[in-house]
Amino acid sequence: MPTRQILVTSALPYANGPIHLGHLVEYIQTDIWVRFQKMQGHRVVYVCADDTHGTAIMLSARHKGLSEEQWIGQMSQQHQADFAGFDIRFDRYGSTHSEENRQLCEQIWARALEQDLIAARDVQQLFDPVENTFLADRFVKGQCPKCGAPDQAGDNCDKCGHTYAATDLVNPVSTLSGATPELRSAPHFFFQLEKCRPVVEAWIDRPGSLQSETANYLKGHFLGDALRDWDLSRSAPYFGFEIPNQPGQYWYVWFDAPVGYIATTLQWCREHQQDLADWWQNPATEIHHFIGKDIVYFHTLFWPAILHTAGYQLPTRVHVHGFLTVNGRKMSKRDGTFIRGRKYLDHLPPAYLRYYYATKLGDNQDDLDLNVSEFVEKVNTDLVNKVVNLVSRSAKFGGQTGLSATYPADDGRFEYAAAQGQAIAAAYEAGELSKAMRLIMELADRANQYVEQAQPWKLAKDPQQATALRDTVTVALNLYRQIVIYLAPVLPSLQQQSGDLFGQALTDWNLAQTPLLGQTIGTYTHFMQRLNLQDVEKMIEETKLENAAALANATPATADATEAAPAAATDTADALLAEPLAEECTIDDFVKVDLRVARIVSAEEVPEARKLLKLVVSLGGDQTRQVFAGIKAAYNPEDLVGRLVIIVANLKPRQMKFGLSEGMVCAAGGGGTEVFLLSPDSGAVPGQRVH
RNA sequence: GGGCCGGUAGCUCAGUUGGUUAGAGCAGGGGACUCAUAAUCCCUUGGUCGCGGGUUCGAGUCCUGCCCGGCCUACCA
Repeated sequence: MPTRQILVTSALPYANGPIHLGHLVEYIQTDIWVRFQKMQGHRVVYVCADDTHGTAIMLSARHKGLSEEQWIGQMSQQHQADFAGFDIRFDRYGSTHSEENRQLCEQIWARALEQDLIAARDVQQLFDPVENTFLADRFVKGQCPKCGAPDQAGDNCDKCGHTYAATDLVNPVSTLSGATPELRSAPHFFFQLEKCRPVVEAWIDRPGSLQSETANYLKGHFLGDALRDWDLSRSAPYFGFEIPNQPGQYWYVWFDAPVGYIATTLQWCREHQQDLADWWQNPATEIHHFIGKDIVYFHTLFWPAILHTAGYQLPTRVHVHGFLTVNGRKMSKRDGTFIRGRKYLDHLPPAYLRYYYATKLGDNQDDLDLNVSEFVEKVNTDLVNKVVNLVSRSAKFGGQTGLSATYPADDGRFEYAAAQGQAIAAAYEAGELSKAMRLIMELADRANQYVEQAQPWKLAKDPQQATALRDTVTVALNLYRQIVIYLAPVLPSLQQQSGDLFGQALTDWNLAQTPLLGQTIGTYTHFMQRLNLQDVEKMIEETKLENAAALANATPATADATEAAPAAATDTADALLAEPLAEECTIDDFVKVDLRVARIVSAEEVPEARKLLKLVVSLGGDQTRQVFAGIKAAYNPEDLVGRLVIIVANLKPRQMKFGLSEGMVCAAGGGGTEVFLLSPDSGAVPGQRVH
């Protein structure tokens, strides 16, 4: 097979949080594919980088009392240490906050301008006269223009769901200064994607670019209508690159993030005296992106359009994977299943996770479930009992006898496994890792059968049989060696250990075609330990405790060393930052809202509604109200009956799809499962007003 | 409400362009062995292929309706 030139990327992790087991699905999947391709002898460059721009990074840095550069510097170090811990080996790991990236963004921007793909439109935007800056939606609060709910963000109302422009807010307030914003016009820049439709459509239709479900998704959701312009600019304050000649205007993070793929390749090229054009403007170079299904939109519509505009090659294939679930459920802080990579590494070897993911991954976007007991079982059964057992049961004899000078008769077993190398390689190539693992385990079964039948332990007892023993060991160890070679993309640690034992680096796929002969065998010590369910449970339990502590806003006693600069033992500012204080109001304003103690007399699910419970609350006497509350994800109906809550009793009734809602139940929290009902101290009775 | 994907043995999944009695691994049951990390090997129980129609000589595989799950999107909070 001719040598291919392949550029591979994983999605850039956002420099605002640690790597967790969900991220690692992608990096492990990509790393396996890359290692496989390298073992084939192809020229492969695997790049990744931290995605460092955007409002969230700015806020985090501010919260930590650091500059953005300091903050993203810390995160980058953590990320790289975690990736290294999982044996994920990038050829270059960069940052979108690099000079190379800025220059490439400028070049690409210039090309887009030349081709008349950028539309400048003045957008009416709120301006903070105190801070002297335009306000992004998230820095404005005000009353919803539709339902009048206070404290709503600049893009949509979380009370009635109405979407609007920030300029539509009633009584808007800047959350930066508290000032009343002025309406000013600001220039915004839009990428006119529709003009690139032919290129994008052709690319999507080309067999190989995408998995069919991705192509279907794009056709169903976007290609049916005119492709909308994409707002590529953001006004200050924004952590990112300022647009040339447009002071105060920055590129939206999703513009410069994928350019980071190219910028990081450029850094690699400079480091290795290579030509960037050979990798990004060479039709013979394959470009493979590995991403999660959440960012398909950016990588399959805008990105090809931008690449085409800038004169770069379009991706050969975008490999989309699904999300990680743990024990069948979404990862959750409450369940302790939001496990950081570092936490995993504190407890368990990376090889186990790499292998487990491999057994679960195919070329599809299905979600992948990390089932803890299955994880333990697969690792023990497949890796320890089958694969490592082979070397474990043969190496002692092998150390005594060495390997025979010619390969003994083995009923065609070595030949069979050598031939299977093709099918296994095809599975790796296609991203069908689970299939590859199945095929390899079949070889391990066959090899164990051989040992069983050859009975080396009996031969070892008879000095007359020394040659037969050596031959048997030669077969067993060579069958093992083939398996290790095939597993090497997944288990580089085993590849290394076994290579040392054999005195031969097992870095080339084709080594599996030829037996190793006449070699002495090193001393074997266990390559892998069996895994206990308790070890995994302990990791989850620790995570749960830490998360619970974090959720309670106390600094956990077991605070993790990798967690950057934990605050003092006080509540964090996260909640306030997420939802800044509303405009000052008077006591007269407050008394307009009649808050009452109420008892929940019945609670039932609204089957058709995703978030709602239907509550009937009593205000005492025969006064009851029907209230719909968006707390389905956080509370079981049966747990609510009888409890006292605080309701807004004089809220104008609202006709909802499922019935009339005659009030509102007070709760704190960010929504979803993070909802915390207010309840009065004991002694309060239904009907009492809250003053 | 619309879209995409999935629903095959207790669990995780294979089932190639429709073709004979539907497969694997693990788990379960029985036996053998003792070199090996209570590992290995042999035998074995177990499935109305989500449900109903249809096309066909023949359907897990194609068409259609419905049910269930995941995700996306809209709406509703």
